Amino acid sequence: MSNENTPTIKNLLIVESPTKAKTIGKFLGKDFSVAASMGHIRDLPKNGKAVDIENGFIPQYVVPPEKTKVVAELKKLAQQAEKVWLATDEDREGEAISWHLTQVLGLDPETTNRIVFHEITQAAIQKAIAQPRKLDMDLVEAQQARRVLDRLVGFEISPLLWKKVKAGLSAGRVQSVAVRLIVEREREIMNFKSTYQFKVQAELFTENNIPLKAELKEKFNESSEALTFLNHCIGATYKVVNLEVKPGKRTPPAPFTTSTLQQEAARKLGYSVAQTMRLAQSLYENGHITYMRTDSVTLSEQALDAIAQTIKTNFGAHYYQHRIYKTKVANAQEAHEAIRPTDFSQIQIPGLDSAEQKLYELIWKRTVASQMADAQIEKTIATIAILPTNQEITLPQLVASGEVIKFDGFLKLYIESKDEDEEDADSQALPPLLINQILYLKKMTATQRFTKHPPRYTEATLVKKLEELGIGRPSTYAPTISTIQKRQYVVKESREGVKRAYQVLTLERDKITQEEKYETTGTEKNKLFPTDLGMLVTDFLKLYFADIVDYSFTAKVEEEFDEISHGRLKWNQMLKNFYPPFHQKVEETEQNAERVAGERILGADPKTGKPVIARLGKYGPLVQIGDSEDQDKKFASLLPGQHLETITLEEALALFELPRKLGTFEDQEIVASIGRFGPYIRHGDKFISLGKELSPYTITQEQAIEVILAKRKADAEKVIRVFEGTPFSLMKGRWGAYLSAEGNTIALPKAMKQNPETITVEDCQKLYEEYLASPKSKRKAKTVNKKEEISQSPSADNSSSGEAKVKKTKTKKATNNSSTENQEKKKAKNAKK
DNA sequence: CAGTGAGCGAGCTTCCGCTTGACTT
Repeated sequence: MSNENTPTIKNLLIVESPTKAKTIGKFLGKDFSVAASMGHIRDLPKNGKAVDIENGFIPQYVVPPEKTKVVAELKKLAQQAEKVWLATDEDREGEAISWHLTQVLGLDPETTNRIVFHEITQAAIQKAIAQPRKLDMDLVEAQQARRVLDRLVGFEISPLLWKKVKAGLSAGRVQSVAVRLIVEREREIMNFKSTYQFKVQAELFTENNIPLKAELKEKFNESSEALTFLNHCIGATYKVVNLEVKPGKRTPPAPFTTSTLQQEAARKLGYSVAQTMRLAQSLYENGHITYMRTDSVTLSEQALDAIAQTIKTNFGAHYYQHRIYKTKVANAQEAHEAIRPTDFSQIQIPGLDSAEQKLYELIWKRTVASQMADAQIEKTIATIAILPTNQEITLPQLVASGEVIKFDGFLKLYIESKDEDEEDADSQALPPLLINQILYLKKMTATQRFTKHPPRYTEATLVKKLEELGIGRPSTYAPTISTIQKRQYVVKESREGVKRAYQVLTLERDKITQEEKYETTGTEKNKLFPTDLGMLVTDFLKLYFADIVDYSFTAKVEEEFDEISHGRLKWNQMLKNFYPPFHQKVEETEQNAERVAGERILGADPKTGKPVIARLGKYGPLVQIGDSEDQDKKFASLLPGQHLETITLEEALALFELPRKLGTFEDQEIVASIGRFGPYIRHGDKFISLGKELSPYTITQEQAIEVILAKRKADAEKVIRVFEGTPFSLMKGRWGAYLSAEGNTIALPKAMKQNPETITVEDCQKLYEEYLASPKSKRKAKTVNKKEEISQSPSADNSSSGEAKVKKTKTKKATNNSSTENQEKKKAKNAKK
């Protein structure tokens, strides 16, 4: 019924991404109109009854409000079109999007053309259009099973957590396993016992004074053994007894997928996972790279040709080697290409900011290197005998290994970085050596080396692990990491290490010296730490839903989704098998599980004899002295790095030693404590936040004075101008100039912000008056109101805190009674059942 | 900003996967 004026469209082709639509539009002529669905267009309703469980798990779908506009647009286009082509991604989700499109646009799923391509090139698209197929309903149903399963799991377990742990929490097939990985790694670290060995290194040189380093094959457990060994080495002769030369090669890594890009950008550029994705999105939208959410390592023919050309012109033909990469990732769907530049002609792109440019360069190098020749390496291992003056003694041998790159190949362009758990042997170039050659000792050291605990996850190594387990998809890695932090299961933090002494024994010029050196150990930068909440929720889920948080749960259900997509299993049959036992467990847990607070009794307070208890409070982990019945119980929050399950009685008691008085400075007292916003020191009426380096429990008066002076200096540096004889000074802030008066900070109008030099005292006076009258000083008004309320209360004596306390104890009494009542009621309930 | 942590109880929270803007600060 289209209006005669509206031009009809011959062909409407629908893809998921608008950027893709634009590119494809250029490839196809005027006969084609290309539109984007912007991802899924329908979903289960956000709340309410989304799945009819009793009648075969039939899902109800709605167009979410943020999609109504796109859907309306597509409807309009579809009505005008003679023919519609569904060209969403070729994977489970893409097939489902196409099916939803048929439903919303009123198309016949039996006859509508469905086409797929894995690369956005003219040839690939024309080929796809020549070979349309029908919708694959088995694949659509596999997606539906995935969707419904995730909803059932997430929306049945999450409310249990609200009830048994804390409101607003969440659980799910992906996020709960991600948290579990971090929690279990932390427990490994807690249980890790560091041991040490003495490692011997020798610095030798040849007759011609060329130095080389060698290591002793054997390590010693105690310093006494190392000392004995070094003693035997005094005056010894060093002789090359064996030489082994082995050729080797290194091959380039595959082109980037989402996961490997995130990892490498974190290692080489220090980007967070979210940051990498933001930058890549921008590069993609501006046409510089292919799609950035992919699990495929494949390159298009066209890209391969361009890369070959690039290598041959820039490095020469002997640097080129054609390679085809295959994915090693479980559940890879490979709907797109690998992440690669769209144009290889330049590595610098004008108009990019420096962060984008760096990421682009990384992608460019990795992609080109993936088609370059192997690096040829020659590895030399020299065995060096130590011949002591006392010939009756035999000593272990030294080994010097060296590496020479004979042909650099892809290494000319790209070297992959390593994670901290992967050992990187330091390679040296060895001088030419001969068997029986004598070497001379400069120095030999035996150094005490401690074993390291397994590394904590970074965002990027967590993504790597999830991918290995087949959990999550390229489009969800970044959001998952953000969710588990938003729920406060996990925090991303840097923590200072501690100093540790280690022994070094040195033999030099026939003399042995022994010294103690210091190293910093345990320094962590941007690592994922579990919170107590994350640990308690993980323990809860492991106890009641072991199968769901099992590392192989996703892999198992993926096998069944595969069965569905091959037509060997009905989608709702799968759910019929899964759901009843799962739901039963949910109900049982709701009935039987205790509330989780992670409560531990640490012992008795030596001063009062009251019990000291650690548990999770409303605002986080705490310790309390005195049980719940105690009306004078005291509370203290745990410090960062402390955990409910490991805190000791001594540590807990130390938390109550606040606020600490640190004496006076310039006639005003200094106090250290912890407030709502973290640790601070107060000097007179001036508060200064303490950084992570200083703890209010250990800070000394001297350190506190340093902090005060440093703060004063920093404040002084911020001053642009002081109006003598007035309370006003102009300050330099993060966002420009601002006005400071009697402890108030006052924003400046834009014009003044830009030229603070022109401001007069009168301006200041006016601004300050406006400030005091404006609703911005509401906060002050609020505190005033509170005070008023208190003073108006009937038994008004002047001590407001005393009044508050009386009120508190009253309500406490009442609630204690009611809570015991409630408990009794509950018991009765359970008994009935 | 800087000394909370209980509990009453309405109405709310929550999953995974596919996509971008349209909004402040």
